[in-house]
Amino acid sequence: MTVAINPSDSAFKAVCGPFGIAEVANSRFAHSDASVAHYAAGEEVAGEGDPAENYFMVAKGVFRSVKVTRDGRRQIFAFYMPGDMCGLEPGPTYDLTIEAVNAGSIAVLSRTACRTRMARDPQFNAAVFDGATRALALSIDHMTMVGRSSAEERLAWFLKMLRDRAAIPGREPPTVELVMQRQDIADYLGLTIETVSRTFTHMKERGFIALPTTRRVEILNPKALERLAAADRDAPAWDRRICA
Amino acid sequence: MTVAINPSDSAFKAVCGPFGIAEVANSRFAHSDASVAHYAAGEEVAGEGDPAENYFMVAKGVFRSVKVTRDGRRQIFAFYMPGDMCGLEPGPTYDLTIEAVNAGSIAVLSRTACRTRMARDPQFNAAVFDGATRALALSIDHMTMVGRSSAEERLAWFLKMLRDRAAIPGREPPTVELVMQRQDIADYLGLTIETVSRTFTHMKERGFIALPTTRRVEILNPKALERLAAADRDAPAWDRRICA
DNA sequence: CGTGATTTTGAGAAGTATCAAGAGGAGTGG
DNA sequence: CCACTCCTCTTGATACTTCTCAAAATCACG
Repeated sequence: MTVAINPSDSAFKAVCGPFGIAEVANSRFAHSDASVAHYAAGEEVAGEGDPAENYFMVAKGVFRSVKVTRDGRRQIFAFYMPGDMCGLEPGPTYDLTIEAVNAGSIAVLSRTACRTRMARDPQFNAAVFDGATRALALSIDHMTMVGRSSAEERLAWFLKMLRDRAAIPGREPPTVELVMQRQDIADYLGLTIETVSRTFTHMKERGFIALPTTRRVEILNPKALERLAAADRDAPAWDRRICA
Repeated sequence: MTVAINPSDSAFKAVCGPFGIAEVANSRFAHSDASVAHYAAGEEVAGEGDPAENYFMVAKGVFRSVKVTRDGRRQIFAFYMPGDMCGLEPGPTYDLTIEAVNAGSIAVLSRTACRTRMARDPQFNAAVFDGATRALALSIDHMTMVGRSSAEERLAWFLKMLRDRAAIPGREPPTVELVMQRQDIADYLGLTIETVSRTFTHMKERGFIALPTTRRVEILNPKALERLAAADRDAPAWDRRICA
């Protein structure tokens, strides 16, 4: 379901997220160029192989980009939170399927309109370009992690990312909501669901975290988690400042 | 070592690579905006943490982007061949170290000049933007592979990529030169050097490949290799057509 | 309060890493 | 041209992590 964009819309305002892409959202689009679409959990925004007609920017909720292979292996490439851009495929079709993890809404930016606009508006262009290169930076970290870390390090890294980007505000101990299910976490980290589960248990036993519910994690020992997560990394890409 | 760019230079012409980024290279730059630098094997083009002042485009040879972690783990993010762009970091500093794998040369494009130019020249902008999104597409495949495949599948995927992008022309059976050493392959595929070596041996024993020298691979059974490489994938990103 | 989906736990198998040693190649100097 | 050395690559034995298969426990929801 799609509605025309309206600059006073709260969903639209959420687009002006924490990542300096405000320019994109603040721009006034012609009605045909941009709109906001709402999705229920699990719904598909764009499918792998579909003609890549639009770029997207998350307004509300969490989205994921997925690649499912012929033999059923599944890799989640990224979780997108408000302010994040996705669908920046170079080819004529999407490389990834984009789906809603939970109920949310996403700004749909017509690709051709974006291109035209990028050609005319340097600010806008820089913002979209930063979206693309930022995705690249995230993917660098993601890959280093997937390629070189133990299960525990991967999960610690994941929890740290969630805490930095989406901690429930004003909570002590710091708490994050796991919007996605275990299978999603596993497919994001390149592990099996059983290993993810076991690793959660192990962290709980060691007193690093508490799991009041399966979908809620309290970070009891942030330093320990950080040490694990940073074992092979320094400043993570999601909080490195963007510059032009 | 750096020399001013010259459109009749053969190294410069090589930049107009097979990937539709010709526009970038064909553009006439002011002397201060672009130049070509030559590097010996192993030399560093840009270091992780250095101020990100330039974009690069490979003119000749092979380059690699590397991330080495505190505790010595090493991940190679990409190998860049003539026509490929690198250094597209969003932040104020490079996230990756860029090094020459063998002797080669690379076009250095001043970042600020690029930005200015991108603002004025839509063609140029589209080309650079495609460079960034194309890198993203490659990284999607790379990650799916690293996260979800066996050692044999990874190596098959790697060999297929080399064959598609850099096979020695007019050879039967199709032959590729391994410019990089085993450690580089291991760090690219997220494996250890021993596993890479064993997997080469195993493929040799099965008659899929021959290794006339350690650095040269003859692909005796392309179909078998392809089946392995494609076990979890379809058209690989490096030959998906780019469109605007 | 069932019923199906998700998550956890368990036992065993498989694949890759690790540690250690040996073989092969390239370059240097006698 | 050969011997020596260094470096890369290969091979071997073993250990460890993670995966796989199976079942039990928990959760979500009508």
